[in-house]
Amino acid sequence: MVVYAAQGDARRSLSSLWRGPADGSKPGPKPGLSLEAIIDAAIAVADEHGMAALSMRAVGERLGRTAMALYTYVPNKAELIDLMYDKVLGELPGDYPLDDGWRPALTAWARDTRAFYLWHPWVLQVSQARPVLGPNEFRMLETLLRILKETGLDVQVLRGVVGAVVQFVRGSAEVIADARRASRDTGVSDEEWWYTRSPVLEEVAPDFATRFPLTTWLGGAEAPTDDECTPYLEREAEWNFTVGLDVLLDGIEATVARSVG
Amino acid sequence: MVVYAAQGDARRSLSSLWRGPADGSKPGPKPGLSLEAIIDAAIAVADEHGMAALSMRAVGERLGRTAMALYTYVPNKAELIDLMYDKVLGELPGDYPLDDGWRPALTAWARDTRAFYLWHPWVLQVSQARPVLGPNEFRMLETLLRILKETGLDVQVLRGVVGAVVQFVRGSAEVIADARRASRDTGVSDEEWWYTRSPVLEEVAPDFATRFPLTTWLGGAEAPTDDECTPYLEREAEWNFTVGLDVLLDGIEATVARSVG
DNA sequence: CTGGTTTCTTTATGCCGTAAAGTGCCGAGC
DNA sequence: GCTCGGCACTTTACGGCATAAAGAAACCAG
Repeated sequence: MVVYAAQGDARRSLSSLWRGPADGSKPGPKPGLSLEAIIDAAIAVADEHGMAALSMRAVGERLGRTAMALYTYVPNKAELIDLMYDKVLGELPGDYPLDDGWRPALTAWARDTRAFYLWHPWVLQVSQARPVLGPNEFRMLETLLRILKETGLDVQVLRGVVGAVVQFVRGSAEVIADARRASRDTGVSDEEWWYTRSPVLEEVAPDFATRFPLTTWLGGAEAPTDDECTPYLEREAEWNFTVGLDVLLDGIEATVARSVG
Repeated sequence: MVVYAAQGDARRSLSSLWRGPADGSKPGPKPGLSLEAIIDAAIAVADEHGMAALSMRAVGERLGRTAMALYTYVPNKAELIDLMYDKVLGELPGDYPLDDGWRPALTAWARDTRAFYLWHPWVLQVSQARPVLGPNEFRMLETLLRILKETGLDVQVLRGVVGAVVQFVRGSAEVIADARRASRDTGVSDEEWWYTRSPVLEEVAPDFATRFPLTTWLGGAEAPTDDECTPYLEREAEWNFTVGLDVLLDGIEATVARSVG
């Protein structure tokens, strides 16, 4: 038999997310778990071992239960992920002072959000397709809108700007998150990885420099930095983020100027 | 026994990607398959049924073989994906006229690249962590650099700009790809999805409009369009892409202007 | 005390990647 | 021309995954 996911499921999902009042006393044994505890355990698993290690078994084990015990509280894994996602978004700051205008506020927002993604990199692997519609997701959007409203841009344009900013921050974080994950999963650092591949590449593609002159040119330049500790790739990503963000903000400023003048 | 993935593996990967000369005559039965055929079959599976459906069994079946037959040609699934990735990148245009300057060329590049991602959405699910180092990946970068070099920007700044542009295009495509995937996997269109959730959301969060006034404000505005056929979400994504790209290009222009003046 | 509901466990199904071992083909060396 | 060994490919098997189905035990309302 096929159960069509519809009204019933949407109601269950949304009231889980917005945590309606708990039911009164019921028959049956006292619940040893709670939705909250399960979400926290799942977040802990994902934080510590990554999204790939997030299995119903792993979460159950962390709570001293079997995987199947979770299905009393949560209809399936996808919905558990939605709940994790919305809960963890609650860690984001909710307010940015606008005393010096939108630009410093937006810069701070971008930096904080990127840092958040790097703290919980699994969040980047949650599908962006259909918003989870949880309170913290809306709170995040509201925070960003409060800053961008200050630009005075038209609603339609603002939509596009929101998208561009979010995509930029997400993408920048994703590159680093992917790199860290690769280095953890394989046990090979980025430097080691490159030093074993680079000579082989030269050997297998001897005409590289003439075929790809600009790539060679770009590859020769290192990102400037005064920090020698953090690995090469992350220094570079940091620099790219700073430059890219400035370019993007310049673009917003230009758009604002044009829409006014 | 543990085999450390190092020199040997890197050499095999890279020479697969750059397709060194085939070996001479060998003992044993004639190969019924080829690396090329396997990569094509895998791409076909991913194009038709998505990355989630790409299994060694599925690829083997499409070629009339078992899953294990593939392991003669490819060491594992991850490397097959790398090969698919680099091969499919070959479909991207390699040259853009710069007669009218970099801006129209970059706009065309962004549109083509986004269209490419939507044609092969599984490409977006290939980790960005460590580049595959295949010829077509470099070709793609070279194409973008040829356009951006025209701005005359400093190498260091150019790095950041490349990142910002790539992230923006990727992210924009990802939103649509995710939406299409969700709608195919669940059999529920975006419109249906929203119409079942929207009333429940109002019910479960009755104070929504006062808690999230700006979100409500933004949600009220629809993206302008003259096209009534494509679904709502895609029309909106299209609009956001256009606006966002213009903002980003304005930013690059401003950066160029500043670096000159 | 009992019946029905609920929590949680057990068991089972059908996917996945891939290790290991087996089968038959075929070119190179005698 | 025969055999030996490497090669293409299949079969089988293992441990992992999400989750359906059914069972065991705890507990409240009557």
